[in-house]
Amino acid sequence: MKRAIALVDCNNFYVSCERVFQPKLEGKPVVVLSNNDGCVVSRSQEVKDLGVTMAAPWYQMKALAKRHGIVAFSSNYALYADLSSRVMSLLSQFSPQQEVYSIDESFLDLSGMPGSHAEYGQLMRRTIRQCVGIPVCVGIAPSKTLAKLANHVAKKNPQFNSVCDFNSMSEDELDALLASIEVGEVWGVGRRTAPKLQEIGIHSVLDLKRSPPGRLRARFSVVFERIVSELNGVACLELDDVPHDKQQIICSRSFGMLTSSLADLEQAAIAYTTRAVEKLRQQHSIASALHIYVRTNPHRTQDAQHQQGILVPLDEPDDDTRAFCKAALHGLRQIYRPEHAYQKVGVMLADIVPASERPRTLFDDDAARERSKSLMNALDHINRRMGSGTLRLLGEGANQSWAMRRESSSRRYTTEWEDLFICPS
DNA sequence: TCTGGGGTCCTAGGACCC
DNA sequence: TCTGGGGTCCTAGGACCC
Repeated sequence: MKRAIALVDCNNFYVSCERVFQPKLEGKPVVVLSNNDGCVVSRSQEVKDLGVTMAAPWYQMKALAKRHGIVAFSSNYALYADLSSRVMSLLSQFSPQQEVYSIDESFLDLSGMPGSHAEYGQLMRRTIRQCVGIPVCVGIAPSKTLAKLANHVAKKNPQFNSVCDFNSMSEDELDALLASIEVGEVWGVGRRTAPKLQEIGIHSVLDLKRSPPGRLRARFSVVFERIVSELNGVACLELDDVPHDKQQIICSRSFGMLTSSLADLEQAAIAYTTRAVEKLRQQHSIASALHIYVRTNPHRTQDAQHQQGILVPLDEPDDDTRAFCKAALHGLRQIYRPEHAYQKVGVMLADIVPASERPRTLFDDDAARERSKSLMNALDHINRRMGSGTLRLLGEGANQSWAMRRESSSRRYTTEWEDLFICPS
């Protein structure tokens, strides 16, 4: 029996989320910007057609935007995350095996399902469009890497009507199609490797499919052996239907303005550490080290640059925000140089293990451990109930002058009562 | 003036051990 | 002339993804 893996991918996801609540933007050029309104991270088809690339700096395209009436939104992750979970939950009803791969993509195992898989894909499309309002494309193939390509084909070629099933094609038909796609479109072949492949005569996906895996492995890495197998229809990547615990948890952000103030950096460090440790507790893990780093703006070449990080080990693996904040401040004071204007501070939790594997030591203070646990539980409970950041450490600061800019955010239509969408009648 | 954030995997090289 | 060899662990950095 041939495996059938479907990849369902939302079209221009963030832009599509905004359009759900502002349908008048259908057919208009729309972008969604990254934090600080820095880069373009989601583009409508109209904007792609204008030649705007992914991650283009927004300030550089203000003139183009004005000329074509491009509508720009700041990122509204509360909205995107909520619509994503609705899409994923609907999709879960179409297969017993689902891997939620990212905020806007999901793999589904359709192996052994009777009937036309392409028609089944159309049903998924209609359902999601009708229930959530988001347009999606579906690619179906015997491996994940091919399913990704099938999805690409479905998006680019209107004659497929947004669903492309490689399994329903003959070998020759498929190879002809693969010969027409550039090798850089393959999942795992990035902008660095694509030119190197072209140097050795591999231009199309078909070229890559027919390459001797051993040669690629020697030149690049084992990853390529796997990619070639996957292109030949041999599934090497299993469907991961249980989400793994994160092995590292990062929280970092650029400031709304450059700052040389240690007080600002300390506030940000505490705020980001607090967020990271919340995520750590959410997955019921503990960590025993914190890496903190600072960075000046690398684009300002006229400024003296400083980029440094430091790993601060904890006395013992922990999940108490206070222990990590102490470590973060300790690390920050060692790497901070007052003569620089910093753009960013970030923290990363490392050496993460499940809380159930906490080692027992001779010096365990069980009472203190219990107090810490109760405090963190109360903190998380209140913040979940009353909104993130309701209760926080004083060190985060009340007036966060370094906080990021978000000048044109839409409302949190689906997750906040005061932002609820009321249909104009 | 203004250039994102959060993750994973792989490799190379050094330290260390026997 | 000629300076062991193999294994493991850790870290930094690159590449990639969304």
